[in-house]
Amino acid sequence: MSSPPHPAELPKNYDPKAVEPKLYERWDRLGYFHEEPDPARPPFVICMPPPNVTGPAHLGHGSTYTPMDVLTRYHRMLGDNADWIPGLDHAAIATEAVLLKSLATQGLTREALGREAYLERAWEWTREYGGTINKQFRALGFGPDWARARFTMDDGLSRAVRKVFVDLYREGLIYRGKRLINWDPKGQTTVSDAEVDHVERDAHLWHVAYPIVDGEPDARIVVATTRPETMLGDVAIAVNPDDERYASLIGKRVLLPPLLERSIPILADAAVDRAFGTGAVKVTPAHDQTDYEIGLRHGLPMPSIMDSNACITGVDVPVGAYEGLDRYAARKRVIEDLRSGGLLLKEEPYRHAVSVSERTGDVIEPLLSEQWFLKMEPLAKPALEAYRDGRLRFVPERYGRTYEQWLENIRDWNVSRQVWWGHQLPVWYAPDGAIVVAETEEEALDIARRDLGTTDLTRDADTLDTWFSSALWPFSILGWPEPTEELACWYPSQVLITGWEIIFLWVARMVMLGLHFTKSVPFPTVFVAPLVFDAKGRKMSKSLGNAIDPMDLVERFGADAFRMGMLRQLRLEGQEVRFQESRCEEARNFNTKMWNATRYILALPEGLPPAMTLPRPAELALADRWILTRLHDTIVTVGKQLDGYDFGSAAETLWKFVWYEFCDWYVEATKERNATRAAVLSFVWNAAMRLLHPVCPFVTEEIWLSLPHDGNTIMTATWPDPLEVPVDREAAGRFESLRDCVERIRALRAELGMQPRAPLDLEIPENVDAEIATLLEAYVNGRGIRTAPSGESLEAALAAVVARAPREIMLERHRKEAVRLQGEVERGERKLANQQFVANARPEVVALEREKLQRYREELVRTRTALAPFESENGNL
RNA sequence: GGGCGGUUAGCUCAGUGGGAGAGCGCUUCCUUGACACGGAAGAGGUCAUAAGUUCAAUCCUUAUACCGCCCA
Repeated sequence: MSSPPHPAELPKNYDPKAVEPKLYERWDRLGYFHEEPDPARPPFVICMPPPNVTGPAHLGHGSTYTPMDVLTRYHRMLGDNADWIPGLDHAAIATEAVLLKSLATQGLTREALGREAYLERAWEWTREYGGTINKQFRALGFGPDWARARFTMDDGLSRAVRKVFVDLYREGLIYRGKRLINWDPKGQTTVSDAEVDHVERDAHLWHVAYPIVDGEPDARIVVATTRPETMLGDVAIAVNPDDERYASLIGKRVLLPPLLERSIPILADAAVDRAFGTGAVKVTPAHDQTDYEIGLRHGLPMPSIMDSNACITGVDVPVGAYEGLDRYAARKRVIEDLRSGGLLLKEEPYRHAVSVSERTGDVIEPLLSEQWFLKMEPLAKPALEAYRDGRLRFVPERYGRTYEQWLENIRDWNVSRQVWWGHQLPVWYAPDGAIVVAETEEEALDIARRDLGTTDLTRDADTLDTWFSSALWPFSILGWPEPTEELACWYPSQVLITGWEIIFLWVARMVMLGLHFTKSVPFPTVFVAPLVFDAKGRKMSKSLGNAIDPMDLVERFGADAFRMGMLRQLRLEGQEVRFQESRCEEARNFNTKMWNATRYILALPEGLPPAMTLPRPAELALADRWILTRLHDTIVTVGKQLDGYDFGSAAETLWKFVWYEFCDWYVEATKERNATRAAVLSFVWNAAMRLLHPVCPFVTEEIWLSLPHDGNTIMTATWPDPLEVPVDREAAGRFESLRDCVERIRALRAELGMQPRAPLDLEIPENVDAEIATLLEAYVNGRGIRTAPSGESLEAALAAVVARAPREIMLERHRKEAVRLQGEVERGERKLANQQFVANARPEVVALEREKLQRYREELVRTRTALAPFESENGNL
């Protein structure tokens, strides 16, 4: 390495912009992010949740990806076989929406282009505009093993997808069927149950009269509905079998408004809620989930009355003049017609949950459609067992129950999508409709020739749900189904880090398919990071205008500051972070603080010894012993916190050590003559940089390289070993007593309104040792005047230190102190006089209380002794 | 409707069955040879409400209120 820069060359403020890109480029070029499988070392592998190929980095990446980078860097320094494997997700629906939009500006549609040309454009577009997020990740300091980056549509991963589909089909777990599915009219595709949000919306409840056939002239049954437009597809009226109001009507028929051309039966079904509306509901099996189930139970016909654009269509049943109307226009028309026909009895405001597509925000239309499904129960069972027997655990634990509940109530997964950008189903149809499922076209043709006697096959146009390929991610990126070395060494990975919003969409599915195809959970631990909201607790969104761009924060404060600012806001049990930008600003200040401490160390006139050399223990000064003891404890604490995924606490521990202990107290102590300071400053600072490196990779590298060091980069430096740091608890205790004394004197100083530069006369008892007296003088800019010994302990002697000050102030101060101590003594006496306390409390608590009382009594005596002369003199005034 | 979190200083949040904490913000003082992106000192809280358990409750239990989230 080049020789460290001369301190005078270092600017006062640390400039991340000048440092970060330079260091990242070097790390990347020298291959520090890359790792090969090595069975001789413990593995530490994290599979990066693949971000959407077309999406930008957002703050949510900060809360989940920063912990991954921290852990990977930490384990690399521990010497583990650490690798963080990155990648991108093709995000079918989202990407296709963007693609179609861009085509539309050229007046094109995918159908006009044809599938092949469309996909070619899609790939082109993806290569050109996709993956900018990877550049942003670099700017954030994230260091995954870029050489191993995968894309869900890569050849290898696509092969895995086809194999899984074919195997599941042959096992009977994937099937084709006509079911009621969630149709997203805007996206023109089905979506799975997990991709449907339920949003509370203001709507109306309309009460509609259905005339009874062959009854009294005015006989009718009234039903309440929020969707009158679907009446055209009604096949029955249902009431609860226990509802006496309607008992006599069961079995009768009603005329279906508004056309009044068809009659439908009134039937009884236990699913009907008597308390809802009038207690009678219309049954539209082709357009409502509950109705669909009623339809199945009663063997009802299921006519569809809506097409894929959510427009009314009369393909199955006559729909009169409503043909072609959009669902909302149809609703309006139906209501008008009901009203004019005297069949609309009531319209009331009603708030209810509407199903909305997570992808496009459009209101979901339940439609009957032929789709491909994955049977979930046989897959969910082992996934539940893995959780229940502890092979899979969640941090925080409570998310395990969320996982459990979902798997217990799981429904079959509709895996086909009508988008073109994605993995096309490996499914072919013969002219007679026979299905051929095969991994390749050649294989499909072979099968068709052999079993069907034809080679006239048409491939299914649909693609697979993006989450289907994501579900294979932890093993497909390692080369599965090939038996690769990566798979042998690195599967299962050590931990999955993600947000709770995709526990169903992604985590549970990875566990199910992982167990099914590899017989192993893909990761033993799922760390669920909090989601990021704005400072008022609102979701960040473009439309609200409250979204914070992480790249903007990097621009203003640097990547290290962004990471530290984010991590310090994470709470182990938290489910959300109300993000405060000010935390990044503070962290920027923190980096500058460290930078300046470094300038001080590098400018020491005596120079620094070689890396990691400490004086012999006997030579260490009191402050040295204290800071080394604190360093030892910090290493232990931070290690535990990182091992427990408590990133917020780890960041906080490091922050306190660096700023409040090292900079505020130790560095100040070294400004007194201290023969060992250079070695200790260098030793502690070097170790501190290594502890902080996973959190703030750039500034720590820059500082570490400027200090005496071994090796080429802090990235592969070893994690500090607490056993290599000498501990002296007794000395540390003495230093802390000194610190208390300094704080007391400083408070007095401030009260005296003294200029910091004005020297303060201190009376220091003879039994305060010279080293401590010197430090005391330095910390408060005092002049020590030795007085008679006081008390037996150092604590007592330091308590007797007084600053010479006007007697009014000393009088006031001592009086206030005496009152406070009196209160403490009384509190202790009261407590110990309570027989029940003494009898019932744990003995150590009682002993502690006695000890405290004793101490307060002593202090009170001392204070009164000190007070006496002031009082008498005051009295003489 | 079922489930899960939360309510502590102006703000964002730690915390513990036995003396209420941090950062920011605020007030005062200080440009002292690492650092004003800094240093020192300070003000500021009935720990949501009620009952219970306990010698002792901000902490445990129950109920209530309000806020947020997930599922149906």
